[in-house]
Amino acid sequence: MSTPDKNTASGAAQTTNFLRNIIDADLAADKFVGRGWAGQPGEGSLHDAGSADPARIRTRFPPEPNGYLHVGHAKSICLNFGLARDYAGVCHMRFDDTNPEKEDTEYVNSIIDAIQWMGFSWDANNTTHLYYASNYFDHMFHAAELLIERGLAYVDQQTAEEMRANRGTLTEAGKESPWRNRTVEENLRLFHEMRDGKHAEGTLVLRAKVDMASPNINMRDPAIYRIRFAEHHNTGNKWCVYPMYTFAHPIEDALERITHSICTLEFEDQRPFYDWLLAQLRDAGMFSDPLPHQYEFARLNLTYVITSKRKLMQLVTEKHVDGWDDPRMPTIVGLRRRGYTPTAIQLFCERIGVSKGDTWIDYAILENALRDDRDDKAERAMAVLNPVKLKLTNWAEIFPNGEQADRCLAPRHPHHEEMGTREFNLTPEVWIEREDFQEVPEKGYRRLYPGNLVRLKYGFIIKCSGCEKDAEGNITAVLAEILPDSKSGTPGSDAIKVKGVVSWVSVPEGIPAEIRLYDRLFMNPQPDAGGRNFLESINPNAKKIVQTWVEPTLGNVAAGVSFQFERHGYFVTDLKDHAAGRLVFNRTTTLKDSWGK
RNA sequence: UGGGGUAUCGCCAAGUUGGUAAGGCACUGGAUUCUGAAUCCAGCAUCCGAAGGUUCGAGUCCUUCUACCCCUGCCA
Repeated sequence: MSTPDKNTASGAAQTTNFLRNIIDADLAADKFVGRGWAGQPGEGSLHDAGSADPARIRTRFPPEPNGYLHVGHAKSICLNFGLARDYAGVCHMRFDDTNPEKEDTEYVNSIIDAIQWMGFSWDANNTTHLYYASNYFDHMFHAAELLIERGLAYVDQQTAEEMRANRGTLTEAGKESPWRNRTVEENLRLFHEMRDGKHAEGTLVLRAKVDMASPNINMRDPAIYRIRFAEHHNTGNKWCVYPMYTFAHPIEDALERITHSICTLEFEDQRPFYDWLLAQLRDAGMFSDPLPHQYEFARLNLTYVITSKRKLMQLVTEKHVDGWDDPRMPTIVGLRRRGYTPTAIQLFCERIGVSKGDTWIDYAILENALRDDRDDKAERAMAVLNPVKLKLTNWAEIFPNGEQADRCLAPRHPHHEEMGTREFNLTPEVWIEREDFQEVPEKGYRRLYPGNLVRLKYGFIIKCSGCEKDAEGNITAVLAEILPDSKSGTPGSDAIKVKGVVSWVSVPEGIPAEIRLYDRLFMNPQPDAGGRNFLESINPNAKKIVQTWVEPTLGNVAAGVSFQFERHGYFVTDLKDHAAGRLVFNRTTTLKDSWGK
């Protein structure tokens, strides 16, 4: 048996991964001992003058505020905040907002909400580690000047097309720009003019001077500053030059004294420039050792799910779904509205692990994480999804005094007595699932069919006697007789063993409810595989709405509360549309079913 | 021969300096069950992309090969 670990959502010992191994080795080598922290982001001298960093490691989650977070980001969030938590470190929340044309405050707020909802915090050691790359623009501009002064950057005035043509190809070296060898003075003058708005967008760009013949295209004098006359969500119109990711990100990490800068695989080729830049700026006196290091892991691929920002945006704008928080969407807000819990999402992230392999995770892992979380915690209730009436034909014989209701007691959770009980009445007519009756039973069927005994959960054992049909032959009611002395909880009620148990809702006492039956949004494991348009993979049955009945104890449930509808699955009251007097439940996921299907 | 990565059970994923394949999910039996759920017990890779080689011994070292992913934005 493994030792329970309170740090994991599963309570199980956690599998290690290559990042943990790296951190273990770094820590064992005392790599960060004596590392200063100024209490806020800053340049090397500031940190060196500060006290020893109380955080053993520093990671960061650096989204660009240009869209909503999705399940793929959840993996990164769990990774970065999880490592910081497990290693007594800190994870910085940082908005990587260096492109004013794409970013917006609306996204900033939604991202903050999503991460806090997931249960993570960037408050530590009396500091709120919430940062914006845009607050570092002065430092970045200064860094660019340092590069220029050291002959490591130049202002290029080639057109974008010329730059592309001279960059070379994957197999051919690039050509050096004719403007590559301007003097430091001219570069400085031009760069300042760029900042001062004296040049039009696209006319000048600042480039790092590295190696146009490098086999790594990212080292062929990457552009690091461009002119953009755009209003920035944070800095307004203060700037008209903005740093590129390539240049900005390493500086952001260094200013924040990040120890482990974790990103996805597609940035692997960028690491040489990351190291080059920081080494240059360290040599120029801007930063000091230990410098941050970049490590890359494989992004999440989830079957039946799409995580491309562009495609998610398309689903919303073309109204294939009802918004970013549609329960069919893999966004954090969508998952939340669907009924996924922070614990379930964290458990999912623990189970999928972290590696550098480009792999696909089964959608079922996500569903099972939710089931494993909710099974132990969600209160039980009964609901009927596809109702047909069941008439208890001998009611009057069982209740000769004319009672029209028989009180039933049910636990809120079968394994947690402390959660209490619920009460409702059995009545002569109840709603049951249409699927719980078969006039001619298929092999192995143990529910209602003529002559079979079944228990009405928390009520009596009944014996099916047949059904009623309309003129077209459709079944309009199922008929059954109550077996005396079989009431749940009474002495001798288990004298007769039955294999089938049927859930039900009283016809007169059931409460009307809208239940939204959600399924996976796409029909193909890889919606856009083989060049297929992902829209063609959309599952038209991913949302089905039924108007039906739920047990009367659910009358005053708040929004956002999840239940297990017994024998059906996990459901949650809708965050937007559920209200007193208008019950709306979303199906999060079904229960496992080793028989039907 | 552009560069950078990855290949371990159906799906993920651990595998210290080479010492004789963790775990999770799935699945299969059995027990249990007033949810065909959950729970419990048991089973589940003589084999680590392929082929050679080194070694007493290789998933771990060497050689060659194969497959797949990423890179030619003044996006991130």
